[in-house]
Amino acid sequence: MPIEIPDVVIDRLPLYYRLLTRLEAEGRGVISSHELGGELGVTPAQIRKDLSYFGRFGKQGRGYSVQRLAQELRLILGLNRRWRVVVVGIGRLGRAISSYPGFEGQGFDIVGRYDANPAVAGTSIDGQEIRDARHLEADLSAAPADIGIVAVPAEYAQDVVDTLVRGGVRAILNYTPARVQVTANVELKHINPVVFLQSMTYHLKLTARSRA
Amino acid sequence: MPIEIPDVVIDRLPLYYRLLTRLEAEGRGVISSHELGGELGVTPAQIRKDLSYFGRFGKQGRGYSVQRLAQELRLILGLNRRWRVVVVGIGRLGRAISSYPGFEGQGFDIVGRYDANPAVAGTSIDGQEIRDARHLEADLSAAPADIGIVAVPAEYAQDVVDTLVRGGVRAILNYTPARVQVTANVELKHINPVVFLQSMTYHLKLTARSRA
DNA sequence: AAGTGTGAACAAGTTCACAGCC
DNA sequence: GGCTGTGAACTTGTTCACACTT
Repeated sequence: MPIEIPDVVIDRLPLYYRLLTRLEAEGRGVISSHELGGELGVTPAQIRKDLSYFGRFGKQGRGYSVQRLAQELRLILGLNRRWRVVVVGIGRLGRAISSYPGFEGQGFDIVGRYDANPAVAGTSIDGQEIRDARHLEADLSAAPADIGIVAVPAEYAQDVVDTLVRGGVRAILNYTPARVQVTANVELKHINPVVFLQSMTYHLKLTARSRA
Repeated sequence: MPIEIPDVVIDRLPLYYRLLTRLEAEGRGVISSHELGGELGVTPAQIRKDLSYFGRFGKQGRGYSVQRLAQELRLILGLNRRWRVVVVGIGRLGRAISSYPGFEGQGFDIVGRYDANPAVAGTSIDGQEIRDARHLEADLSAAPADIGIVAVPAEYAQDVVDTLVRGGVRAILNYTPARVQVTANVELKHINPVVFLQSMTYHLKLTARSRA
């Protein structure tokens, strides 16, 4: 077994990757851990340590080749292929997610949109049909997806997640405030703006108002 | 100076709080750290330790009064008052955020919606006027807000954030993929679905497909 | 001279385990 | 008897500092 890589390291890699792709587009050739860290608010040692889990990508005295490092991160993160994503729940939020232009350029193809509301199912968005959520499991059997995005009302979240998992989806991004359960082999992340706001108000409460 | 409370503890409190309010609504009287932890996937020791930073809310041999603990968390997190929120950028995502019914019930009032697009500014959403983004700073001077939610195109994110900070906003939720800078006295959180997906694909890449 | 890669030192965060109280 | 609150032990994650490479 190779040494175990901390999850917190994995979570930082997309951050590095995003900056590197920008630098790559700008034609920047080489960058040091110090400069990378400066841009991202991370210490240079942290960046070197994080990268050292995966290999030796830098050159002493020079730094990292932007192009090489971006490519290595693509391989590490599995971004050298396309991923099939289904979105379940096409309300206002699901609609915004489905139409978000940032996914496609990063290799995430939305291959299915589902809603249980009969007034919504059968309609289209961006020229793509919204399928009745009843078809979800059968559709996944016929053409599997890798990732599911859940934007249904909270009370249906667990059901939808169970269906996705039965259908072979191995990663789920849950936009619902409900905490859902999955088996250990499925990746799960929650996005809940209220939770973010509530941890911010803790600090606001402590800070004196800076305005006159 | 009181002992410093780790940020990671603060980030868990809204989770505890959400479960407690549900239990409170169900009329549950008392709960042990063990049972709380079971629901949330957190160890009982962790919950007790986290809460012990703020006081002694439990009773030995019994557990925690659901009502008391929910109330204490409200006070700790600053949820015993209402918070004024402005949303900047009323595209598809900003619209979904503005209309999200989950904010109001948790004490977050959306008191302003702004967009720089002249075709959008002046129109209404849920009966609320969308103001031209040019008015943002002046409006904040006249009637301050506590929190800003940014859902503009990435290239305008830093400008909008600077305007919000000048206007006295002390916490910012950035839905933009751009990493923005703020002074140390301003709270900042990023929500970027692509970053979440990219750290999940790392794991997907490693896991063998479980389907036939 | 500059900057990586990394073991070692340090810091932070989690879990243990048990005294104390209900 | 059951469960909290909490120092102490442990584990995990971060930073230091320097040998080494270009």
